[in-house]
Parts: sequence; structure tokens; C-alpha cells
Amino acid sequence: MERISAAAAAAGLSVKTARYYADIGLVVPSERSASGYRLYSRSDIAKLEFVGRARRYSFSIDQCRDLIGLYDDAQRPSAEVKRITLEKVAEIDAKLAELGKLRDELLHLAQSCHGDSRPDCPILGRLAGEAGNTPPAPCHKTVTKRA
Amino acid sequence: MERISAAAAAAGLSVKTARYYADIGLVVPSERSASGYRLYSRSDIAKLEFVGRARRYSFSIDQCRDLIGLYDDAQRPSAEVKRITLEKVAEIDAKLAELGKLRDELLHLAQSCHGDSRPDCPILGRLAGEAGNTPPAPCHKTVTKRA
DNA sequence: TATAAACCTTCCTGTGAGGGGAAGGTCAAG
DNA sequence: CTTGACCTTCCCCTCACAGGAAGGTTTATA
Repeated sequence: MERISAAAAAAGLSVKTARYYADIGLVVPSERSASGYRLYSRSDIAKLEFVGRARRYSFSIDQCRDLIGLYDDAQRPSAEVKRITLEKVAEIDAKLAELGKLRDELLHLAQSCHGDSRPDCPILGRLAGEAGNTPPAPCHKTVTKRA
Repeated sequence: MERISAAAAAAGLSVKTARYYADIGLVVPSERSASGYRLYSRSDIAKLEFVGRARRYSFSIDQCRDLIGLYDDAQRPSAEVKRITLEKVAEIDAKLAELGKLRDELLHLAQSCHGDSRPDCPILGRLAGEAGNTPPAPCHKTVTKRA
């Protein structure tokens, strides 16, 4: 039975985060000491680690709740876990598409700006609603290399 | 001089959003009616549109504040605007890299899961901290086509 | 044994960018 | 004169915590 700072450290989380997870009922330590200290069992700490990892994989707290439920349920069908994971992948894909489009448009704007000390600036012109020549066609063949 | 709902509609924003921008001093309507109604001039509405567009380009409110300042300043050097824009592009690139890595790892996990009704699931195993075979190498050559 | 340091507790506030809704004032049409 | 569509301010909610205050507990040291 570890106290909160040891448990959080073991799971790679901050004390604040561990306390928060306890408050919202995500990972509730199985015991309290006589003086009211939260006491984390080995299994509690494993759950903290689990959630920490899932959060780093960008699962939301609600999704973590689902995953912990499945993790706790020895009878869970793996299909459910796979479904949630693929859902997350789709989410990320949508975000990637949106951000990629944004990036391309902004870069296009920046490239069309001479960027000197003259006040004339096509970026502001565009933001101000000027027509601009051809709204950067969704040319997503050239993807900037990531990492 | 338009009242807030007409102004917001013209700029493609919600009334709440327009009011918020006024509250935080981002786009303050130039007049108030005798009864206290916010009254937006043509130029105020243009600024609302400007900010709306910049927000859609994922500029933060603070960045919008900078951009509006430059937009208002007829003497601004376009270099400053270009700098902010390229800064934003770099920000987005970082986000894209991070999300791309996440996506690849999650997809790798999902693909290694048979996804049937059996309880055995490598995704949960991995989240629970099992070693797993080779943490998905940062193979960023195959990027999912966006859009 | 006294005390200081290092823990722990609960409670409150703040973040970004607004959304939802209550209570109440204003304005045009019927 | 009343209805309904506007408008105002005010306050609480979101998400996933972080920061800090006030006060209790435990442990190490002088």
C-alpha cells in the first residue's frame, strides 16, 4: 500500500492527476489510512499506469473509463476494445485531415507574402476577405514529412 | 449600425461569440444605443469577419489580437504578419507529427488484435504495460491520405 | 522530546473559448 | 395593450487538470 505521491510517481503521473482520477471515480484507491491518506494497492497503481498510458495515447477520460471497464472485465470481448481503438484512429485521421488543410492554406498565404517592411500584405488581405487567387486547391498529394 | 444578432450573422458567428469578443476587448462595437444595445458599424462587422476567419484558421484569440492590431495599423510591416503565420504553420506541423505518431501506434495495436468475442486482447495487454513486440517503429513513410 | 521538513487532506480559483439559460429591459407589429 | 422577438447582465458548465491556501500527519533529526 503506497501513499499518493509514491503511487503517482510509480505511474508517471502528478499527485494532482492521481487525486483527480480518484475524485472523478476513475481510479479510486482501495483503502484509506486511519488519518485519511489514500492508500494505493499494487493493482490500483497498475490501473493508474494503464490510464496514464491511455491518456498519452490521447484517449479521453471517458474513453479511459470504458477501457478500464473492459480491462477489469475478464470476460470482455476483444472486439469492443478494437472498436474503441479504431474509433480513436478515425478521430485522429479527421483531425489530421483538417490540420493538414489548414497548414497548406497558411503556408500558401505566407509564401505569397513578400514579408518585408512594406505595409502591403496579402495574408491580411485574405483574412479581411479579399478574393485572392484560387483558394489553395485541396492538393493533398504533397504531405510534409512528419517527425 | 447593426444590432448584435445581425452583425454576428453577417460575420458567421454566434451572438454569444460576438458578445464574448466585445467583453474581452477583441472586437468592441463602436457604439451603444440609448437603451444599451451594442451597435456594430460596417467596419466592426468586417473585424468580426476577420477574426472569425482567423479563428477558423486556428489562430488563438491572442494571435487574433495581434493580427487585428496589424490589420488596424496601416503602417504595419508585412514581415510581422508573415512571422506570425509561419509560427502558426510550425505549430501545426508539430501537432501533425505528434498525432501522426499516435495514429500509427494505435493502428498497429488495432491490427494486432483479432477483435472477436474472446477476452484475449493485445491492445489492453499493451495498455497494461506488456512488452509487446517492437514498439511500432517511427515508420512515417506511409502517411494516410488526408481529405 | 521538541521541532522542522516533508507529507497528506479538502477547498477554491483559473485555464480557452465560448455555450446554456435565468431574470429582466426594449422595440415593432397586430 | 399585449405578444413575441430582440437585447442586457449575471452566473454556472465544459475538459483535464495546475496552483495555492489552510490545516492535519508522519518522519527524521538535534
